[in-house]
Amino acid sequence: MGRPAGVNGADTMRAIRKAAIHRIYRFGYEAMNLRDLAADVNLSVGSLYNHVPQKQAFLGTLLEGILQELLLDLQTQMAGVTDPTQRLDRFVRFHIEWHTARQEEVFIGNMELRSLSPSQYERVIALRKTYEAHVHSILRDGQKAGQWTLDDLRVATLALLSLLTGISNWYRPDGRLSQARLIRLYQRLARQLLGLPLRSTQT
Amino acid sequence: MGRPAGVNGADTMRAIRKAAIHRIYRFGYEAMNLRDLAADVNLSVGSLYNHVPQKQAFLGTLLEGILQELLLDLQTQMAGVTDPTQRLDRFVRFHIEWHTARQEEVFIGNMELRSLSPSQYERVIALRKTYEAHVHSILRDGQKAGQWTLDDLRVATLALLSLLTGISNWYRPDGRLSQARLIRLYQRLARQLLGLPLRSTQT
Amino acid sequence: MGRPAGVNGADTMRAIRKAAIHRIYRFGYEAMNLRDLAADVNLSVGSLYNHVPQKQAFLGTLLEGILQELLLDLQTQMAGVTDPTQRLDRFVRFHIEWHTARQEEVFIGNMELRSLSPSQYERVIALRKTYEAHVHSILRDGQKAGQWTLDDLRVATLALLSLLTGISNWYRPDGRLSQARLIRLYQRLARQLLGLPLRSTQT
Amino acid sequence: MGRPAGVNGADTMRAIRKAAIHRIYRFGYEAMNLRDLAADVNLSVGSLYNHVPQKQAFLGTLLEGILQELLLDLQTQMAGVTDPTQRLDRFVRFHIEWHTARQEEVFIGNMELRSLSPSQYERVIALRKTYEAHVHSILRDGQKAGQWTLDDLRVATLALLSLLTGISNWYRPDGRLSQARLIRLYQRLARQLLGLPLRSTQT
DNA sequence: GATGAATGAGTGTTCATTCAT
DNA sequence: CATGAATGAACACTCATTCAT
Repeated sequence: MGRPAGVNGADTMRAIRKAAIHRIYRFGYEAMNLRDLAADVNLSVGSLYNHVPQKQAFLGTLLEGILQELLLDLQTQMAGVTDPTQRLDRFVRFHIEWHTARQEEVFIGNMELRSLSPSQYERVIALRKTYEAHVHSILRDGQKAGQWTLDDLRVATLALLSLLTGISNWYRPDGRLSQARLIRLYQRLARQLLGLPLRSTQT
Repeated sequence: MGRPAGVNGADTMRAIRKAAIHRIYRFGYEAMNLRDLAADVNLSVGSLYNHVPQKQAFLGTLLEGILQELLLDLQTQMAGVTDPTQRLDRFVRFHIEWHTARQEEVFIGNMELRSLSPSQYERVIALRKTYEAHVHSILRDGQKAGQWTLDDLRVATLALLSLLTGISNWYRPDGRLSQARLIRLYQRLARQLLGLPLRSTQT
Repeated sequence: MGRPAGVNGADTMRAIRKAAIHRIYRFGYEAMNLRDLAADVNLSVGSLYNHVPQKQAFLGTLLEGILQELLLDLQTQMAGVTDPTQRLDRFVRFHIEWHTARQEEVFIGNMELRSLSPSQYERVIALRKTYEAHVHSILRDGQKAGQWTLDDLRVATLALLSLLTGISNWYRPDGRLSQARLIRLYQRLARQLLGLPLRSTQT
Repeated sequence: MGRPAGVNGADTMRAIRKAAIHRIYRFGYEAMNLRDLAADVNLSVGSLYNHVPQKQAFLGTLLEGILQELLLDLQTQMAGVTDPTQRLDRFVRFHIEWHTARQEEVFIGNMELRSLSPSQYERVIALRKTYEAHVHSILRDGQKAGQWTLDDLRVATLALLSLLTGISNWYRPDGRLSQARLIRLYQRLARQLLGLPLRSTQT
């Protein structure tokens, strides 16, 4: 019954997170039961509790972790770009890359907010607001720079995000469209949404 | 303890549907339990089963009913308009009106698909596809008529729907924006998304 | 699966209380599990929860109920007696009768206090204090009336109660001593404890 | 991670016993879990098992150890006294001293008998009987010597023990009564219980 | 129709215990 | 000796569902 040879806590934890994300993606948090999750990583339920002390808390750390990674990657990817239009293009690329590469994480990050406890919810929402604020700043700067004219900055921000995030509802990695083409199509759609004259500056 | 005075089967059913939609909206289908639902309409669990024979089947008829109503209203509202740009404007108005007036229904119609049984899922998805097809036809007709030029018709369809449906994620009836202004803003955003020169034709 | 013929909620509840008292008496509250308790009354665990919504709360109501009954019976039995020595005799009789007839209830009422939640504990302790106060008043009145002389009234109260309650630790209904003889022996011991000259006044 | 500096097996064992007694006193044996016990002595559960091979066996040795110490101390304290009344006084003093100084041990020694396995139970009960037999011999010898007259020797033995042991249910070291006064009060109560004319012979 | 009482399969969680490191 | 990770049996409690009344 003791610890099997060659077993390492951090690896197990990673496997659990991955399996959990997959299960929540497919069935939802409520419908994921810890017995099945344990089986996914070849553990008994009891052992799972060495790593996941509470189902509810686990969801919180899962979503928080996803959003923190998203924000970290965002900063890395957006570093060094200053021109608003270029920032827009770069952001569209980043967002689509992340949302297609990490489709499951993104999906549950949007869907399972209502399963969070109030305090978890607040923390996660704060991170989402930070992401939103980044988009908002791009649109505001472009507006100031006269690169586009928007009736309502806040609505435009939410509209752009809805436009892009919607991809995760239908995108299939093995589908008709290559990721590269998808990005180009949406860069154009995003520019048009803001009323920008075309003539693309590849980023 | 027979039927209380002044109670009517159809009324009870309506109350149950309404309460169920609200509970599913707030907590999700899995997290809704029939004891609480029964309590919402002042019924015991046993009595609820006179109206709702199965939780799972109930979800199916609920979502199907919502989508059928949506499609019915769509046909009514779109009747008589032929010019693609006008159809676009009209559709945006219709979609937003429905999605703000029936926010809870729309939300669960998008969120709870994964809780459906396979056969229920198929039926509901077929209805959604019909809705999508309607949008697709508008974009296709406008493209043919030379009113806009789209790189990828299917992507544009999904993009437009994401753009509009996203509203239900943040719209609050008592919020800053009137429904009328929201519609005008999104009519403009939709036109721009398709690359249409502005100059609005109110519908 | 539905309700069997001839089943009545109040009867079931009584049976559960009785079975629970017996199990707690033999094994303690912590060691009583609800599956076994359900089996004792020919119920499934699920059904038990129609009557016992929470194990912890159940213990509280159980102990509270026992003490309330004890106090009620005390008042009935002590009514009409005024002379302190006679009250002492009557109390000894009452206490022993109750503690031998309801041995299990009394035992758990003394043993399981630490398993109570803080608020339950307070309520039960208050009832015990009321019982104690009754004994205290007997000793005080006898002291005032010059029927006995005690160094420390409070210690004498606790001592008398310990003396009598200890019986429940060894008394067996089928043992060597009849209840009547037990009462007579303890009435004498109680009188001597208080330093009373003998010569019994039967009550 | 070998043995930390300055740590000694016997010390650890003592710490574990002390922590266990405290936990059992407060919550009961069933409610004490080994993780918490380990934490009390800054050990992991795994390490605890180097000292405590089995929870059940541990309880047995714990209680047996307590009673053996009690009996040992009893013999030491009672040595050399022969007059029954003096033995009574000495015993009362000893019992109270032990039961107030070692309140937690005494309490669990009385309460947790039912958590013992049958064979453990037998061993512990045998030790208790030895203690009881000592008291019995005092009362019997005093009876023979004509120092008191008891209706029922066995009942008197149990009554005296209940009287004295009850102290552990309410005694608080920081309470109103000094230990010395407590002893004097109970020496008098014990004498009266046996029907002894007063006139104390301090021991 | 409405109700209270029943059921059984499940759910999250705990815990004594084991053992490779 | 100490530890972290494993196990499996148990536990309190939930819930969709059924049915005599």
